[in-house]
Amino acid sequence: MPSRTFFNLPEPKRRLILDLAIEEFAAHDFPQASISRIVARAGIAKGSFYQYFADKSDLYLYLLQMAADEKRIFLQSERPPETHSAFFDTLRWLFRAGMHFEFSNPQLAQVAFRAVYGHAPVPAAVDVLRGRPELFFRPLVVQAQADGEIDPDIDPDLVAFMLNAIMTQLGDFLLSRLALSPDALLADGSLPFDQPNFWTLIEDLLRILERGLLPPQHSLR
Amino acid sequence: MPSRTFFNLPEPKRRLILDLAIEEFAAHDFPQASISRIVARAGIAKGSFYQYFADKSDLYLYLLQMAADEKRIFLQSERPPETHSAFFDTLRWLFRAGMHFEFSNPQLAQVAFRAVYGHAPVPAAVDVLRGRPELFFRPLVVQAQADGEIDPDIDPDLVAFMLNAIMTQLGDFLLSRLALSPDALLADGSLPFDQPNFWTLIEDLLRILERGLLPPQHSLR
Amino acid sequence: MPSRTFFNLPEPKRRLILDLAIEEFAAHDFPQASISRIVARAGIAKGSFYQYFADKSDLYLYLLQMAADEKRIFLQSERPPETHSAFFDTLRWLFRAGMHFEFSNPQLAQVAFRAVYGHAPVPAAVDVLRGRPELFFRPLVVQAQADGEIDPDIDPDLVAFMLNAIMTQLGDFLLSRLALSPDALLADGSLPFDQPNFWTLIEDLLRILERGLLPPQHSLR
Amino acid sequence: MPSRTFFNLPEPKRRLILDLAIEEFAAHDFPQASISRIVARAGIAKGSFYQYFADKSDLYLYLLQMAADEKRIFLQSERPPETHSAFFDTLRWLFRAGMHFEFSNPQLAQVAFRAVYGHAPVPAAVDVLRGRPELFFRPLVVQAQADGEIDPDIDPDLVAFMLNAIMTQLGDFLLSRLALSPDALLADGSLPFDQPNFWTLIEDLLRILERGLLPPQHSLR
DNA sequence: TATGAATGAGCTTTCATTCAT
DNA sequence: CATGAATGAAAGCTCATTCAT
Repeated sequence: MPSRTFFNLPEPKRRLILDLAIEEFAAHDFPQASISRIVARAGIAKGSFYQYFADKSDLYLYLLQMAADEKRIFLQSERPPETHSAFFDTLRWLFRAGMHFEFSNPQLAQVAFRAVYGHAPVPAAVDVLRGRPELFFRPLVVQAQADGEIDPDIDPDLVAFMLNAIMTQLGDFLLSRLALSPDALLADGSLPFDQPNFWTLIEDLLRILERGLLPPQHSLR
Repeated sequence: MPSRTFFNLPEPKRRLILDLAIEEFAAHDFPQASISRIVARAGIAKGSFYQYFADKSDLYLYLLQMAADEKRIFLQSERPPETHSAFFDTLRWLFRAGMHFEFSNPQLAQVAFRAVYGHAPVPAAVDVLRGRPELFFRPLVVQAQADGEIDPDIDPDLVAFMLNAIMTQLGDFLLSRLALSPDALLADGSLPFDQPNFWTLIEDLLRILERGLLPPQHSLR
Repeated sequence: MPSRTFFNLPEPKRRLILDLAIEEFAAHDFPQASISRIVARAGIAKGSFYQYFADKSDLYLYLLQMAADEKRIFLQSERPPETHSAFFDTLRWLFRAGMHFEFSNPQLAQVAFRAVYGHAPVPAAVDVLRGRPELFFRPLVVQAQADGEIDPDIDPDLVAFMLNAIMTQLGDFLLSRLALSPDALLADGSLPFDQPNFWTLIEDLLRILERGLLPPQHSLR
Repeated sequence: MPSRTFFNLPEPKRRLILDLAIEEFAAHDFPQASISRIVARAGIAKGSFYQYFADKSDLYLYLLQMAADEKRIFLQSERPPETHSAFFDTLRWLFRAGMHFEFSNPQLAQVAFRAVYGHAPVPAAVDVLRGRPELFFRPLVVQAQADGEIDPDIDPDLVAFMLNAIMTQLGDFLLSRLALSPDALLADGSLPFDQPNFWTLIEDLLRILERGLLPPQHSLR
């Protein structure tokens, strides 16, 4: 946890340090990320950094916590009304909220992505953010099976795994599929949500999943 | 490419160096992987290492090449006879061969995984392993759509992405689902293929995908 | 350029580092000069050195700059009044100023000498010290020919070459001729200017050159 | 001294090793010169090298000895008949012989030049080849003064120094003055002696020296 | 006599972290 | 509370030399 000193900092200075730190950890895995580079760009003294944060990990874990908090905010946003299936509507909303998080905070999302896939040597890191599907998706799946929305013969862990694997990499796929570069997004601050195919691709994805997971006797649409 | 000197080494010594190198690059991304650590554990002089390999990249690229070769061997293994769908049979075989590769060589597979997902600074690395789904899966999907095995209205890139996302993380899932630890596998050299649920889970996964991707008028089984 | 940190150092420490660096680069060409040796003798940490200088070249170029500055100071010292020839008076003054520089700073002069004759791999080095006679001596010679002080039939490049060759090695000659050892000079800090023959030898040298270069019809003295 | 083994080598092999060694030491100062590079290019084993030469210095000293021998051969070649002055005719012949040596063996001459100006750390090297003017030129000058060809009031050591300084660097000057690149000379094996100005420049140089050194009452030409 | 694998001290450079001011 | 100088372990890599075969 950052020290009280850090939180007492004037807002712009605190913000600057955080933004540069996010940039650094978005661009490099934990071991490559350089404190020296951050303080140099922020124009603060090396010593000052260590008055704000206990060490490199302290800052890193704080960023991951920020990412988790930010994501939770999106996931707790207003849920649209139900259409025909509690589960798949939830899934649709999860995918949408996830993408909103990822593209509203691409760098922070990238920090989190690295934490999960970089197999960072800071063990606490993964605990903070790893999208452990058995904790998050599994209960939803089990409920959906009870409600007859998902074939009850399927292993719920398998479904949770599939959904997590897809969701984790969905942002990168949409970016490449829509031929958008992350740098361009950062530069002009534009968001990809209005791209013609953006939501269509997500709907297609949902339809595939729905068809695949429905109980056999069902016929979709 | 390693030097002739390296290939002239007595087999146990060569094998020891390679195994330690694989361990090192399985445990750390390229920049963190330490030549010093490898030579210290192998009990050879630093200078000797540089008689075997031109530099760190040389060793790394060689390991990736090994991984690619190893994987290719599994992929060229006997294909089971076709049952009812060229595409999904191919997919089944891909999943099985992929898992065979991954569990027969978990550390080497991990090196390869890092190369693709670790945003490695050695650009040639990715070329060796071509983890890019649009190159590998997409043609298969397009063919399957032409053959009426996959709904032609679905974006083939979307399907390629899904399959890749799932396949990439499948090994980890199976490991955790079957409650096996990677270390245990390494230690006793046992393989998870005989676990009661191993192949069943893969079959379930395939069924979900098949249902989800089939053209609408089809009814599976 | 050294960092601000370096210039903020307490004078004796900064001086010590510079002196040891000069010794090192006076004794070895650029590639042989050892940072490790300098920091060991200076009793500072390796890391500290790299807070003062960006790298080895940074230190080296700084020393060359120091040499060039030092030399310029001597060359801008009071010029004695003209006696009978603008050119040969200039030459006399150049030789004297050159010797003053060389014997006041024998080690620094040696660093510069190496930069010019050591075929140093740092290209910027030579630019700093412009030991190229065609740039320095030639214009003076051309002017002297126009003024009738030097035989206009002589190739000015040939004269510039002669003067440069002689001046470059003059210090060494005077030292050996006066039976002085460089080490002794360094040790007791004495300067050879008061030696009985020092200035006489330079005057003799000038007379030879003057006779040799005058237009034929002239008769010297 | 190289071992008997080396001298028993088949001529072409011995020659190849020597030529490559000369190239290496012509291109790099002693510490930079690389045995590894030589043996690699010669296609011989590292161990073989150390059967021929005791160490790096052994080879180096042998090359310097070769250079000294080669130069001596040129200097002992037929002397042209005397014209008007024993001393200046001798000087003319020395310059010509020196240039013949330098351009017939540019690489070997370059090795020798480095030995003198590179302040090599192998002390024996300098003894072999340093153009110690007081040993070589001084007796000639003293004799010329006795014969009335040189002003007897001039310090003979001063004259010896001048001549040596000029001769040492004369080759480089002629090359640059005639706009010839050393590489081009090596490549096509051509020699610069036929260049229109080559001998003219040497004659001009001699005339300057003669005028400068003649006893005052003399008038040249 | 030829080989070439093995050696290890040495190099420059980086970086998170500490601490006196 | 801010500063920035000092640290030293660790990194990748080079190279002359030795020695068993």
